[in-house]
Amino acid sequence: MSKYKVLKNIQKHITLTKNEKEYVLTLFGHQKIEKKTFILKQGLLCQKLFFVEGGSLRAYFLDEEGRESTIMFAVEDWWITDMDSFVNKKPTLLFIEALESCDIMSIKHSDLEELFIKMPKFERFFRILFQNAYIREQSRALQNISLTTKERYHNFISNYPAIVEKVSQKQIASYLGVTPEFLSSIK
Amino acid sequence: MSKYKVLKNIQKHITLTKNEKEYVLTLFGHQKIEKKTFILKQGLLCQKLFFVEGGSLRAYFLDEEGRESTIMFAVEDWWITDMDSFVNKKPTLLFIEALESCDIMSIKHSDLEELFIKMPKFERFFRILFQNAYIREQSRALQNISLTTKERYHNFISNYPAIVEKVSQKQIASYLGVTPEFLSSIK
DNA sequence: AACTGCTCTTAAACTATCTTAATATTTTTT
DNA sequence: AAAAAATATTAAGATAGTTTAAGAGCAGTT
Repeated sequence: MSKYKVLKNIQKHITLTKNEKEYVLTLFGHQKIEKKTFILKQGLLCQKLFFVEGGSLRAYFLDEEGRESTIMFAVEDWWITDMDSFVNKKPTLLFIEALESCDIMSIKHSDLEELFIKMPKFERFFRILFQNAYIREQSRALQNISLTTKERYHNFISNYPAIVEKVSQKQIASYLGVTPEFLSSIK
Repeated sequence: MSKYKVLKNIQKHITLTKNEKEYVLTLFGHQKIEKKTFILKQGLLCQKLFFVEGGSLRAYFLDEEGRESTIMFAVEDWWITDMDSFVNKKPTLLFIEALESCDIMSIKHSDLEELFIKMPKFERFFRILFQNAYIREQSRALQNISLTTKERYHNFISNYPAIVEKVSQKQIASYLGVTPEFLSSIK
């Protein structure tokens, strides 16, 4: 029985033997980070895929005028990275910052490729992971273009109560794409 | 050498032997549909994943007030379905309509599952497909919350020139989440 | 050729959202 | 515990986007 939640997360979709679990863990690194530190900064190449064992993080875009747009939050048991930078090896536009102190597992791109080759069932695991991620993002895009800010705010707090507990209203506003002042006014 | 583009599309990411191609084709149906006909209607269960051999389609949400929000367009060589309905077997919110007469390949959910079991390399194919779809949708979500309508319009026409040729401005407006009148005014 | 329906454009009045700024409240640092 | 910094609220004036309506341009019928 491993102490790492990442193995349990993986076993939501595929099964692993004891030996397989041990092998998988050799490819992941474990890391603790402090609140307000970054695991990714705009301009760099995103080298790792992260899994949150504990704590919470936020991925956001910072534009020239200093405006932040939050792309995603990640709490315990979630995966996070800049997938476009990680997969396509292009400089990232994002910052990923710890909202509190975190326990993080991470895997390098080359080790993930090795995993796909040595254990093809991981193709299935990530197929399902990306399938769900795609469905969520498509739903977000639909809500962005079809609902009012008020409706989107209420959907957010009812869909992601675990996130709402950990983040500021300013950050929720930046996820919804409105100013904190406006979000405050519609409550 | 098959006449079906779907096999060439699949071979962008995995390789197939002659026998494998033949087997794959036994699981796909081929269908021609007329302009303005539907392959999916709001309220139904989405039973199939579609691939566009030729022609173009549009997936949109229609709300109670009669407003349309376009979720995606699909042109030749694209895959389209309501993934949430297809995967999670829930009633769809979407219509998918042919913008012109189309040649369509489709696979039922149970046959796709068979394909995953008999030919696990399809897990890899769809892992990559969903990975790219997720990256695109995340980028769309970021643009929706961080850019002006004018910027999003120009990004759209430069990113999807093949789509722009086939669709009306009204439909582009519904993809961007603004009224046709406003889109007309910013040009 | 006339009719119908649909798209596109323009404009005026209205509503949603932003900007700025001031104040209050909460959180973090010392 | 006090001081400093960040967040939240409120309000006034500005900008972005919608609504409604009317007319012009096209494509498909009849």
